Amino acid sequence: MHNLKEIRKNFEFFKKALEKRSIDIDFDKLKDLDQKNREFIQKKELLEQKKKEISKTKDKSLFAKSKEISSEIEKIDTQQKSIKLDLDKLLSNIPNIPHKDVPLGKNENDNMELSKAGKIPEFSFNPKSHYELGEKLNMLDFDLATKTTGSRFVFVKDKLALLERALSNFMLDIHVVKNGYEEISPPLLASENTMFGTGQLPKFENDQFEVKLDENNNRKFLIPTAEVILTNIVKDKIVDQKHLPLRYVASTPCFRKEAGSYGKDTKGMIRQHQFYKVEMVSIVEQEKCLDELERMTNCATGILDLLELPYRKVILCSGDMGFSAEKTYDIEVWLPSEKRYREISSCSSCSTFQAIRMKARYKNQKNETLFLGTLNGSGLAVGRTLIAILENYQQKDGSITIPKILRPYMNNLEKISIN
RNA sequence: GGAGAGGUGGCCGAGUGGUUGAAGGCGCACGCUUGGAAAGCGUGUAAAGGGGAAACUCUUUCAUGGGUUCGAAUCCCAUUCUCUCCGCCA
Repeated sequence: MHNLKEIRKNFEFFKKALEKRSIDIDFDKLKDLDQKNREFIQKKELLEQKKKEISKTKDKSLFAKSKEISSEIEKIDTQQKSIKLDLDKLLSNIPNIPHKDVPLGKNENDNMELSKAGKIPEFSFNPKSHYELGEKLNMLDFDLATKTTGSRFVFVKDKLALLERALSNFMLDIHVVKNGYEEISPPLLASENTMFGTGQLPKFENDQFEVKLDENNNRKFLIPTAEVILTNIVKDKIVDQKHLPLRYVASTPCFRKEAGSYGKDTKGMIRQHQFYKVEMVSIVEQEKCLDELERMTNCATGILDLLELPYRKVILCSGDMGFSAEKTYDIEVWLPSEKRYREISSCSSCSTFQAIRMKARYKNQKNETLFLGTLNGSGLAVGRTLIAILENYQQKDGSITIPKILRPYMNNLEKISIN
């Protein structure tokens, strides 16, 4: 969310910057509501001051007058509150402003490749897709998931279940020991307010799984990413600067409705309603956001380097970035069956956008209270890493060689083959 | 699920109707002291919103929302969260 004062000051800048995101926001309405809101506040404050003076005098002859003022205040207050509500609604639906480094563009086609790494494997045979491989091994079972649950779910079994678990453990170890993140095992449900804090609500409610916990109206949602719950650790807090940066990592299931992607990636486990992801979150001073973004992205690519998987780094264009992001790098891994790169990690700086929503602040050395910067990045999406290993490490006979670095996590197993 | 206790500033904690935005402590900042540090001493230190170029000033805020009152952190009601005991349970 943006600071209204800033918008007021740099009205044209905001208007222009948000045009880059190819969404339309009624800025004239915003301006109008803001102005009305302030007028009502001024009226109200004047009356409140009068009332206060009367009560200080303790003069009984003035008490009736004070009562009159009270009822007048109430009238104005009702109007002001309703205007404020509309204003907040409008404001909370405005996305973050793209950083000036971000390339201009409409959609994913305008994203820019920045670098490539790793060696793309060559096969003497036609490489199979991960779901062909997994089903043949009898270790990925989509039909079973359809029976017990429905589409876009999967049973991961046997050695692939072990691989999935190994991947989580391996990634967590690297991020904790080498990259300095604190490991968290968080709740998988988030309150409505928490979902608002990171920007999933109110605009993207359609993508969330809501869970009915009780009959009250305390809404709860399954987290679509651990970013939600990890970032909100600093919600409503004023952190001492000496505790910064805060870096958290968690491996959690993520739940998404994928409402807007009917017919997309329907085969295999590329796009599921539920998947594991190792997520990194950093909380930093606002001016350190971009440095931290580079660092975080390197933490993500570091995992791919260790797994010896080929990938490329992409910077998202203004039109393809997420709601809360000011700048985003996607890391895409090579999938031999598709002969192209697919997203396996996304690292974003959200500047103070989420912090303003969450009221997450810190005190600097001048004793000023400032909003924090928040960042999040996958390190990595476990499900898709599993896919990448299946496809890139497949052998002619359908067996899968296990990357060396993972073997200690898998009882020194070297190869997954049909039983 | 039953019974009780409680939610006050960055943190801890006092405060039961009238300059209380709120004692005291911790923390933090600055200064003095010191060869340097620690200790000690002194000063300062809430947030949000409005007005103002600024200095500054006004309003609101003691979990949240209502109510009583000229006036509420303080009294009443509802909601919510936390803690303790009992019950049930992985």
